[in-house]
Amino acid sequence: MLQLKDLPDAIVLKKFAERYADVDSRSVTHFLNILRIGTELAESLDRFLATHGLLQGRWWVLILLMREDDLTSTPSELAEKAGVSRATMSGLFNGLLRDGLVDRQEDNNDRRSYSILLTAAGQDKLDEVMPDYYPRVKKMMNAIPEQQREDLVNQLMLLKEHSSVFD
Amino acid sequence: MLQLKDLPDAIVLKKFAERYADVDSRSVTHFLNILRIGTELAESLDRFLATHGLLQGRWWVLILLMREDDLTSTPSELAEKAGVSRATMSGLFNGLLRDGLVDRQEDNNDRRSYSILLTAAGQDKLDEVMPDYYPRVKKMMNAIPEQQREDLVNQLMLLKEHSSVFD
DNA sequence: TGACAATAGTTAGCCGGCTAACTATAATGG
DNA sequence: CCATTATAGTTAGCCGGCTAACTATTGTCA
Repeated sequence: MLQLKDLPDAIVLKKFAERYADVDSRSVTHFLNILRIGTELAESLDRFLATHGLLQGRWWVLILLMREDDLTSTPSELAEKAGVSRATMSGLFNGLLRDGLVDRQEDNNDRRSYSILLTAAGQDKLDEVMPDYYPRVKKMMNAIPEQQREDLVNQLMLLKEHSSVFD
Repeated sequence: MLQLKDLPDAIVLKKFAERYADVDSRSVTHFLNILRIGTELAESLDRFLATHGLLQGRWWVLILLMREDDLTSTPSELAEKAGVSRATMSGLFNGLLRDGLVDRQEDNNDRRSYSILLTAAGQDKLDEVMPDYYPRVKKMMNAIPEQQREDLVNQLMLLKEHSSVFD
């Protein structure tokens, strides 16, 4: 996430380079551009989901449930797969339950636990969103030829592996 | 951005392709990977800033102030440049003011307004963080040769231009 | 078996986004 | 000159992240 709109230009970077050693203008510019563009792509997706009355968090929960053969999973499992804390998943579940997109099924073997089930309404919501989503992704990604896309992702992976420099 | 950890594999995508037409596995995979890696790079930066007791929002405010010759700007200007609402900037300002990193100067010509000033303590904080930040960025970006980095950013720009498919 | 540890989920409280509605002040123009 | 409009900033309330502390239940093992 990079909200910053006013990315540093050559003049600003030169000014900072006067005070701080080791300012490599190009690497800073490239880094910030990558973060900024990633943010903008994600914002486009968010706006798209919003037109269907969804936000990313809830949408992914529905998708994770649809992946399951019995359309069912537990809060803990969903939290891990969705990459959020169990506390956050509690909140997401309550919202989806209120909207009737998921339901709650008690676990008779473990009374601490329960299952979250994708309802027919939840499936309907996905059947509304997904056929709209996939063609758009395809269209956007087709802006770049297949092989170059592969290279692009591989180079981003390489950067990610080096992001340990921030540790 | 994209919190999802459990990205769809070929099996999942095949399953979804049975229900929905137009699922292009590779484009979906590439798209999600780009968002996911962007998120992880941003998280690395956040963790780094956290070791210096900062978060992105506040850090960028300090940097935007340091860019100004008089180390001064208004809440509205900062909000626009930082890419947040004026309401959010109110909150960021209050936090920074509490920590003594910025100060408030009334505007004698316009009593609705005031200026935010980077204090010596704020400058000290930047003098602590930036000499630690720049070399790390340089090191990370050096994972990819200059020319390929240029291409990488250009292709991301191309994707961004096509993100209007989500409108 | 009974104490302790581990696990599942929730709650409380913080943070930083947002919009909408508000106060105060300034600018405009009939 | 005064009414209207525009602008600057704050507040309130919502959202969805987080951690830490909590309840309830289950599992372990001496």
